[in-house]
Amino acid sequence: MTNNSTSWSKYYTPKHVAKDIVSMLPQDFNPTKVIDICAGSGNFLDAAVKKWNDIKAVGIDISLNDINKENKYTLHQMDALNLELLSNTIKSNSEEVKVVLANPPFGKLENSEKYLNKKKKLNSIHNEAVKIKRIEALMLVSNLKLLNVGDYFGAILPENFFTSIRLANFKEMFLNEFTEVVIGKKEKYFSSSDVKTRIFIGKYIGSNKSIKLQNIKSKLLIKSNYSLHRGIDNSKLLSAKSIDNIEVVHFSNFKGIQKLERYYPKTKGKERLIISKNDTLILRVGRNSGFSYQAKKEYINKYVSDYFYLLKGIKLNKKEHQILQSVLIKKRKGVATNYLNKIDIMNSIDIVLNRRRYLD
DNA sequence: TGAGGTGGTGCGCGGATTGA
DNA sequence: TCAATCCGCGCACCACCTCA
Repeated sequence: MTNNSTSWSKYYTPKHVAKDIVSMLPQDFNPTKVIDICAGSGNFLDAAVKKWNDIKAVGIDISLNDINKENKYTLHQMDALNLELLSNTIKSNSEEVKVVLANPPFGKLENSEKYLNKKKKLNSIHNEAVKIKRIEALMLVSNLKLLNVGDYFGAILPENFFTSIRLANFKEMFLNEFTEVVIGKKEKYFSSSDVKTRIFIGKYIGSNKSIKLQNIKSKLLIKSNYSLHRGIDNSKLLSAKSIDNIEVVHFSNFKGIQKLERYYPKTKGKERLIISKNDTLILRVGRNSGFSYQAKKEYINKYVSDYFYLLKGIKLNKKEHQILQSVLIKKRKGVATNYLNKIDIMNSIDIVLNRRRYLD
């Protein structure tokens, strides 16, 4: 869904996934129309037509180069993020029972504000989608626009939709529009990518309650007797050794083998990022994110890099390290790269500490 | 020689905080 | 008060390596 539409083609919905999603819809649901506004190669439409022979199929995409024109689908080449154009193209008809299917593009969307229609009364979920600048969020808003109460929506959504803090408010608003929600397991559906996704299915009910958006960051203010710090930004690390510099523990290897020589100037105010005895290093990002271990002797009095969160103020025993690690690994987030955020790590530490209190 | 596997990232963005 | 700086988030990643 860009000018360079071929770049998205590797993310076309695999046939078997389209079939799975269609088969996950209730057996007694018999739609008269299927719409896919990110039609791509048309696999969703094919799967729907195969299941419901008489269904009317409508496909929209910014490029219709890869869809089989021999099928008698109604096709529109257009930018589905343009809500006004979308509503003018797909007229709402209360007689129809619809299933709307989508494998939206994922990614950052610059200039998302251009999709706001300032003439109309501002729609809060649309505003939120524009604010977070994610193309999948705006595409979901476009999909919502097509739904009437009782219709079903099925989609492949990126993992961050379900786990990211930045998208949390949007997710809450979106889920509020549905009932009978089914969320699939985390899967890599696209062989050419590391991207992790989940299937979403829901029955549209429309939003009728106002949502109180939570200030998620306020959770960071939880008082505790430990402190957790992210290490020094990797891009600011120096390769050259000098008398004024302190060595930085900088690697991404769960065995704890220090591999990269990096340094950082001794800086007032950064003392919290210097490793002490009994501190715990938690790998923040990458395949090994979630691995944690007690600071080795050779790390002491060195800085810690951006690969880690440094846990200070409590000493964990071997068993507690194991528990912390297994909890952290389950909390990994990320579309294409695993990572952990501070809230997740703090929650995981709390689990370990609660266990300690219980045993005491 | 290229596809799939494995180990490892640099940095832009935007909100929060600092300090002039 | 507001510009500068800090800091946390998160990447439809990125760059090798291995092996058929």
